[in-house]
Amino acid sequence: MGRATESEWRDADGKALTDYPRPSVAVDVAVLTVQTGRLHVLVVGRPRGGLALPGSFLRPGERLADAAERALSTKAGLVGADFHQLAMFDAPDRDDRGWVLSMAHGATLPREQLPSDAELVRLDGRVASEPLAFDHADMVSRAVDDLRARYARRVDPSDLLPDSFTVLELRRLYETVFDRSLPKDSFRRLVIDAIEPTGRMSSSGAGRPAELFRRRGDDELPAGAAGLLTD
Amino acid sequence: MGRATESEWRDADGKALTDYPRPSVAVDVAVLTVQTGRLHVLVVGRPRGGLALPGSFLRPGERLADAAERALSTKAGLVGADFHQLAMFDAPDRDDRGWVLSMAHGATLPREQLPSDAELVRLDGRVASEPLAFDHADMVSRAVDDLRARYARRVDPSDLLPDSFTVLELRRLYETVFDRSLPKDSFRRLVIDAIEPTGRMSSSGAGRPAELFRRRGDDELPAGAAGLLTD
DNA sequence: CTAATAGTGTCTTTCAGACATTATCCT
DNA sequence: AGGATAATGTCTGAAAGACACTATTAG
Repeated sequence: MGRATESEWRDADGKALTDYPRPSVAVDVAVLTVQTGRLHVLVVGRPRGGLALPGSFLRPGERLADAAERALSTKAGLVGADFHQLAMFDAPDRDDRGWVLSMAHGATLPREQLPSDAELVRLDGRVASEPLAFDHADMVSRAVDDLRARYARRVDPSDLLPDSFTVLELRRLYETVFDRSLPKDSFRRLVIDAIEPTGRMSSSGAGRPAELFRRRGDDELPAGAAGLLTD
Repeated sequence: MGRATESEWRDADGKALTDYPRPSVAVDVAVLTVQTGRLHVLVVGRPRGGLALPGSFLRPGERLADAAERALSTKAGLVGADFHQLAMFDAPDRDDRGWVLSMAHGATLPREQLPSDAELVRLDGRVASEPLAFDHADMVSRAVDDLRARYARRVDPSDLLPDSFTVLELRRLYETVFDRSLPKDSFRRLVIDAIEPTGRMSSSGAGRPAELFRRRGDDELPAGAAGLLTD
């Protein structure tokens, strides 16, 4: 809806549409991270027990992404995540406090940027390994779908890896995100043109040192990458 | 947000969160169709001139998809479209009547199911060829993205073609949706295993009659299809 | 017959996938 | 040297893309 004349404010009965009761609008955020080679989602304990995604009500004039950021900083001390809208959950009875719509958001952060005492729930594939309150489990699955779609298009767009990384580290990350093993050489050929050598070498333990690469912000993965990854 | 204790209804100042002013929530719908080999979007004229997507305010207890359907039946006499959430447009100043969030939806219908006097705006690629009110042009582009993503996964999931169709008709449809020409033989090989022969033949004018196929609801296109189509 | 369109066979190139080989570190 | 891991080269099979060829209709 854009701007409109007064007439558009009234329905067929002449009732002003803004006189109808309005819903409360909330945001919930599924913060995904990688720990010990598995995807995890950040949750918060609920007062009466049980687990839920961090969330908040939208305040007057606030944007959804700002409410999501505020929810994360208030409930988990996090800043600097980038949020992606997933879907609006709108079942009228989803919240017994009344009519509350919730915009689900996905965000992704490396484990180090989460508080060390953050409560994490492991994911098996795209589903949480523990029950979450209400429709939050669906939100988590949607967040994984979104994460995979973004990682199929670009190389580590959410900076889960540090600035420089080896191809092996990148492949392990992708195996975690897509929950499948990826062939070493095909994967290298897939990504090699979308990353940039730093010239430096990794000084990990034994064996030949691996070359360190950095992301190349602009470059997209080839269009057929989705096939390789999601096959 | 799920159910919560009373404490979660109050913010740090003890103010009840439901006492905050709430936004109006609207839905807008980008109905896409194919006419003369081009994508078009259904628009409605605005009282003071200009074009906009059909939309409506959300009524108490109503679901977003129901509001979208109501908007379409009221403003364009349409029923039976399936709606897909695209994104919530939430700029606080996007509507000068006040604080109005709008959930953009995409829908797709064959031209025959639209009123013959429906106002259609042609698309050039993913952008409308005429200016639309406010953020509605962005909504249209998102609708095209969504349409392409769905058509890359399944064969004509929105039933733009009739129950039975030839491979040529299907290819012309895909060329329209993806706005690029597709090789005749590669396209046939891509889709042939995801459609079902009816045994009947098309009796179009000259030349060898083409076999008629039908959709096979369950079957997905191969994962690499996105590469072929969006290359 | 010719014109027109549908459908298939074939060749080349590309690339995934598997495997082997070489390269470069460590102890 | 020997072990370990990185990186690359090679082969095969599958599939895209281009092209030509065959098949089947109308007139």
